[in-house]
Amino acid sequence: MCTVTYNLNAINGGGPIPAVPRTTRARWIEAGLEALARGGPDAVRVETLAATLGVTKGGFYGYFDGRPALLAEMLDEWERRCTRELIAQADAEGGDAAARIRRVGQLSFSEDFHRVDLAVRAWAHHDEAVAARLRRIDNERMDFLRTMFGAFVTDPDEVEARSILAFSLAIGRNFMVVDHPGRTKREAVQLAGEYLLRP
Amino acid sequence: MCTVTYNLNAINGGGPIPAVPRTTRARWIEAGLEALARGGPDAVRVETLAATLGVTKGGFYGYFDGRPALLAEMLDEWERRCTRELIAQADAEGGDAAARIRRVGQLSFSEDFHRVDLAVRAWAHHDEAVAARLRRIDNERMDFLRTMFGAFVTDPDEVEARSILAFSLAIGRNFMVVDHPGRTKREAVQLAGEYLLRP
DNA sequence: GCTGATCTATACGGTGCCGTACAAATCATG
DNA sequence: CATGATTTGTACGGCACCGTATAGATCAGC
Repeated sequence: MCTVTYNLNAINGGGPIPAVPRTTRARWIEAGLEALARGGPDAVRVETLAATLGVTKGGFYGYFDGRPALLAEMLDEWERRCTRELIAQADAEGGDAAARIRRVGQLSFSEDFHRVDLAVRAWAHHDEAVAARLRRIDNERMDFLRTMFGAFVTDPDEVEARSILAFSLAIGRNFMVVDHPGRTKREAVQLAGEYLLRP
Repeated sequence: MCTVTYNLNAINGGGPIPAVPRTTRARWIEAGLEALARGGPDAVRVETLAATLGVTKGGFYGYFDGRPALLAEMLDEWERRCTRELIAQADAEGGDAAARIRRVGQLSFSEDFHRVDLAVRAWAHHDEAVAARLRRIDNERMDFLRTMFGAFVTDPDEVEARSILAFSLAIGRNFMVVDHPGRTKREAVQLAGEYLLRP
C-alpha cells in the first residue's frame, strides 16, 4: 500500500494552497468508463468505484454533484475521445479512400475504443439523452464513411448502401455471437469488409 | 378494477383442488421480458414486475426460485420463440431464396421479436451464460442466411461475406443512431438490404 | 513546527429491493 | 355453506447503495 503522490501544486502559482488530491476527478471518470464498459450504466456505482480506486466515497461529492453528474461527465469524455482524438488520427496518415476506411475500421472501431462505445450504444437504447449524444457522434462517422466511399463509387444510392453496411458491420460484429467454420471471427469480418471495399 | 377470472381447474380432473391463479407463471415471464426489452436485465425487479402486474410479490416465490430463476426462464421462453416459432414461419410460405431472406429480415428481425432480442444481445456482452445461449440462436440464423445466399451466389467467400453483412445490418440498424438526408431510416436500410441481395 | 486550505474516512438516515414467514382471501367441490 | 388446497397481501430483517455531515488527515508555504 505505498502510494506515490506528486506535487500538483507546483503549477498553481500564487493562489490558495490546495492539498494534493490522491484521487483526481479524471480518475473517477476513468473508473466510471471502465465500469460502464464492463457492466453497463447500472454497474457505475459511486461506492463500487470508490472501492476499486482504493478509497471511500468521501471525496466523490467534492468533485461531482451526485451520480448523474458523473455519468454526464463520462459521456462528455467519451464524446471528446470519439471526435477530437479519433478523426485527427484517421486523417493524419493520408492514403487513398479505401485505406482510410480500413484504418477507421481498425481504429474507430478498435477493441479499445469500442468497449465503451458499445456500452453507450446499448445505453442509448433506453435513455433518450444518451441517444441524442450518440446521434451526433454517429452522424459524424457516417459522413466520414460517405465521403470515403464517394471517392470510388459514383451511384449515390450505392454510396449510402455501402456506408450503412460498413457501419453495421463495425457494430454488428461485436453484437453477433456466431461461429465461422474454417475461419476465425477476425478473418470472417475482414472478408465482409473487403467485400464492401471492392471497386 | 374489475378483473375477470376463468375456471382453470376444469381441466384438472380428480386431483387436489387448486385455487385459480390470478397471476400465472407465464404472466410473470411475459412481464419480465417486457421489462428486459425496455430497460435491460437490471430493470427486471421482482417487486417492480409485481407492481405492473397489479399484485404484490407474494405469489412470485411460489413459481420461481428467486430472481435468477425468473431470468433463466425468460431466456428459455425467448429461445423457444426464436427457434420453433420463427423458423417455421420463415419456411412455411415458400418462395425463392431472396424472398425468404427478405421475409426473415422482416420477421426474425421485426420490431416485435427484435426488442427482446437486442436486450439479450446487450446482456450477453457482460454475461457468459447468456452469450452461450445467444450463440446457439445466432448460429442457427447464420446457417439459414448461408443457405439462402448459397442459392444464388457460388463463391463461398462471397456467401460468407454477404451473410455476415446481412446479419450485421439486422443488428446494426437498431444500434446505430444516424440520419439519412433525403431518406427515412427504413428506406436507407432497405437500400442496403437490396444491395446485398443483388445477383 | 504552525497555519490554512483541501481532500478523505467514518457515521448516519433514507430508499429500493431481496427473500422469508404467516395470515387472509379465493375458489371447486361436497 | 363448509372444506381444503392454493394463491395473494402484509410484515419483517437484511443488504447495497445514495447523499449529507463532520472530524481527521495531508500538504505547501511561512
